[in-house]
Amino acid sequence: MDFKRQKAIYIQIADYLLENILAGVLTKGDKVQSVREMAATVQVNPNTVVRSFNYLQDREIIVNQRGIGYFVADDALEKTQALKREIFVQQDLPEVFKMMKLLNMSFEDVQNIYQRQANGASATKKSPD
Amino acid sequence: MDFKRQKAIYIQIADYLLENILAGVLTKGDKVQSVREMAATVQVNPNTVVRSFNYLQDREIIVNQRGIGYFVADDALEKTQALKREIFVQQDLPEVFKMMKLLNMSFEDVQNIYQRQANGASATKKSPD
Amino acid sequence: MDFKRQKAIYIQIADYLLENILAGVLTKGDKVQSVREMAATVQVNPNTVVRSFNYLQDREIIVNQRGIGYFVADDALEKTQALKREIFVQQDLPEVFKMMKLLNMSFEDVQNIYQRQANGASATKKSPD
Amino acid sequence: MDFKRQKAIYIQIADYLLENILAGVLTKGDKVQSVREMAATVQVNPNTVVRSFNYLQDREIIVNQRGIGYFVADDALEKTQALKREIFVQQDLPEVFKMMKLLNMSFEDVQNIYQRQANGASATKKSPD
DNA sequence: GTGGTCTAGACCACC
DNA sequence: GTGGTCTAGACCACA
Repeated sequence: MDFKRQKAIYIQIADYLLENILAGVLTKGDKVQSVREMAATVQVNPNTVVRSFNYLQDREIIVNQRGIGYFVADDALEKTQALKREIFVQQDLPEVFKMMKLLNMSFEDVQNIYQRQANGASATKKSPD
Repeated sequence: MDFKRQKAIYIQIADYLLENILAGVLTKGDKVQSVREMAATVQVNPNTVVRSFNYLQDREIIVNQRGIGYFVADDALEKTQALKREIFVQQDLPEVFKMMKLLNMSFEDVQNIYQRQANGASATKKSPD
Repeated sequence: MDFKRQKAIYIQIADYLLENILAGVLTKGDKVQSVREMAATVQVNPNTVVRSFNYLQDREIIVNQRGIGYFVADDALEKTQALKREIFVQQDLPEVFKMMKLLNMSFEDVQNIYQRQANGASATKKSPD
Repeated sequence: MDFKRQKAIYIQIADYLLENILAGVLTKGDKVQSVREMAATVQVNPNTVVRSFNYLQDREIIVNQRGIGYFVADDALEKTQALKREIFVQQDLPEVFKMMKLLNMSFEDVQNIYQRQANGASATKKSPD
């Protein structure tokens, strides 16, 4: 797992788990990796993982069973969808629409970019003209 | 001007100017508000405004005429478009596509949200050519 | 039996037994549930129950008859009352008085809350002699 | 400031601030001690103070002005009262009522204890009979 | 084994 | 100056 410099690592770890929940990889009741395991997996200090887990526990996405570990909460999927969708629709999309307007781009343009990026996920470009 | 907690204030001020350039409100040769004026306008420490201006000057969007003030550079519009478009296409849009997939949203859904948000704000246009 | 997150589970189990002693449900000489039974009843690891019993045995509330099980000690009621009363008067009540003051609540307010909570649960009594 | 062993220090620091808010010592808009100041004052590691402040910020009791410090939120008093009152009425008081019943104590008894503790806050006892 | 907390010290971005 | 983050290492309570 490689981290971006701009975002806090503990947030990126939390987001990684949230994405796994959204994608159905983690479902309710599943045990989450232990703090030490996760720390070893992603190569960070255990304290940083603790912080991620606290972050998710505060939001009731995961729950702690004392002495045993963390587990995905029953309504984690719903909570996560609500959380992410809220941010996406209320914050991210308005920004996008604004940029589209400022850059004079249409939905068609955006869809074309999507097509281009979908093909050759690793390749950077594909000349359409 | 109300600032978002997540982004540095000096970046938000710079973005505000960049958007004005993209929108044609500020065009080449225009004088930019003085540091003190701007600081008073947006209610921040003048040092923060200085930082914004340095940021834009580094990218040659604005230029300093010593003792007079900052002015919008001749090719500011082109530079700004290139800068913003790069970030938008290479960083922002991929994130958006990813979120759409995770949230099971189609382009159609996004367009509907756009329509809904357009009512209530200023009307917008999109022309692909 | 549902456990609170804030208190150690083994303490909560011990408290449960102590309350039964105070309420007269368990009296001197009574046999206490076996570790395995208790563990099955309250859905915890047997080790946790062992810990509860050790806790009570240390305080001479219950005694172990090897190979047979645990039994309520002869002076369990007195010991329990002394123990609980000490904690209640010296630690719990001062906290309560402090909170009442900070929240601007009078004894009358508290009694009203008591009345309200009494309806809906089991009826209680209070006799000062 | 002397800390109790049972509760996490960062919680005790947070509670200390909450009590000051309830008591009117800290009111909306007041600047909170900086992390480093507070750490020096209460003799703990700055990280521990950071944790306290995060805890309070999550609950919107204090707000951060970037690069300047933390300030008491506008509705801090209301939030704090709601928070503390909820816990007191829903969790603490029921426990108290339960203990009173188990220990056969009346409200009159409790009020007597209050009187005794009120006189001679430092002295431990005052023989009433 | 599990997580929870605390310390010490460092580096960074921001105002 | 401010807070935010991360690391390293330690100790503890709990199951």
